[in-house]
Amino acid sequence: MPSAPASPSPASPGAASPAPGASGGGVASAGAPAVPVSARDRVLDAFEELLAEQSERAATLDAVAARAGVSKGGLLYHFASKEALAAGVLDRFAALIDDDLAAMRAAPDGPVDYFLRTSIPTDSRFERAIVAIARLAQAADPRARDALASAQRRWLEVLQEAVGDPLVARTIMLIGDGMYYNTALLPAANNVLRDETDIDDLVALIRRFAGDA
Amino acid sequence: MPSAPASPSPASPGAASPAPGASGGGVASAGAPAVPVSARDRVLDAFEELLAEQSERAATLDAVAARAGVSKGGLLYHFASKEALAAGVLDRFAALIDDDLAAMRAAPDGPVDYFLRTSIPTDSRFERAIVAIARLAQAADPRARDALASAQRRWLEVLQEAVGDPLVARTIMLIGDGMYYNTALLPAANNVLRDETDIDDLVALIRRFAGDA
DNA sequence: GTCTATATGTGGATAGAC
DNA sequence: GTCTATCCACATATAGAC
Repeated sequence: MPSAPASPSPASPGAASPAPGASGGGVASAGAPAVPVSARDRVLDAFEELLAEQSERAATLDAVAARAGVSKGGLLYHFASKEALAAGVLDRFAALIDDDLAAMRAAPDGPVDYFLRTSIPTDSRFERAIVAIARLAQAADPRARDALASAQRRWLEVLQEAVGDPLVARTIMLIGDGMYYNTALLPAANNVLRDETDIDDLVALIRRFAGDA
Repeated sequence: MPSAPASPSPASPGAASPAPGASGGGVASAGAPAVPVSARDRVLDAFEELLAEQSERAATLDAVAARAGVSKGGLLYHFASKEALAAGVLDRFAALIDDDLAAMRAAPDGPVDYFLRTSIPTDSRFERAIVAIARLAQAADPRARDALASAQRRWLEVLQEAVGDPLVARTIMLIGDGMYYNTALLPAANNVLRDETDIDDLVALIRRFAGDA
């Protein structure tokens, strides 16, 4: 099984036991049988999931190891410390945000439309990473804060190019921030915007608003 | 701000020693000599400050006690557990949010103006409480999440009354949420909106926008 | 590369003196 | 009401076998 691209790190795809006690197990989220990801990636996924779905405190080495289907020692072979684990998710995020900005620039309905629609709560890998990093940022990790600040700056840049007026761009940015805040902090049912209709309406509203700014 | 009403809890304003080793010490933040607050309130202040200025992890019983100028044992006399400590800040918040909603309704320039202007980063007692509670919410405290959700619901109600259009109201809500998200997560210098001019412009923009909605 | 101990530190909470 | 001393749980990290 060719473990595919992008993933740096180890080799030996040989044995790889199925991982017993773990809940979520190893493979991706849904879809096809998919290629079994490396233990290293499973660990990062587990860490991200625990951060995003539970809390920073819940993401202990024990819990991460269990969810990834490895032992604590096994985990620490790949990531020598919790810091290293955080660095791992930040590294993956760096790639994701690059992709997102490219997609935003290339979006058929324009960056504003793209930005707003992808700010609505989903269960995408990207959103999970952002929420996870927001948790690290709340836990006073300066690298996580910088990563969020940098991402925000870059989104803002693209928005600014798209709408012209800097104030309108910043306002749209704040709306997106607000949506993430809702996702990250509130009980799921309480988001200010929920369904597709809401977001359609919002996009229409902003478009009108940005147009005559 | 006259400390005055709303505060339930103990009596005995009598002795209250000056608290030695503590850093920030006991009295309020600035202004007049002020009445020496009870140890109980100093503890809550310390807890809130550590949550808001640092992180949930930093707000240990040891750290809270030190900042409040009491021993750990002394702290635990007033709040038997960390849960109780959290409940304490949530209780105080309940009073603050009531006041804020009343002020919002009575604001001379209207609720929208009030809401947006008070969502900008300041160092008010109210904001500190919100950020502290946001930290607790991120740490998966369900009561904190509910408190935020409830506050949001009530703000939204007032906004809705003021602007008519529910979608516009929700959009304004999201902008306010975005500002808090910025305050709570990002390095201070990175807020999307910073100075008075920014907020003046934003208010003008939203007003135009809400007007012809 | 992965596992099972084990060492070490620290946070929350109790007991009981003053 | 406040303090000191102590207990216990648990999280990070190390050591070394397989």
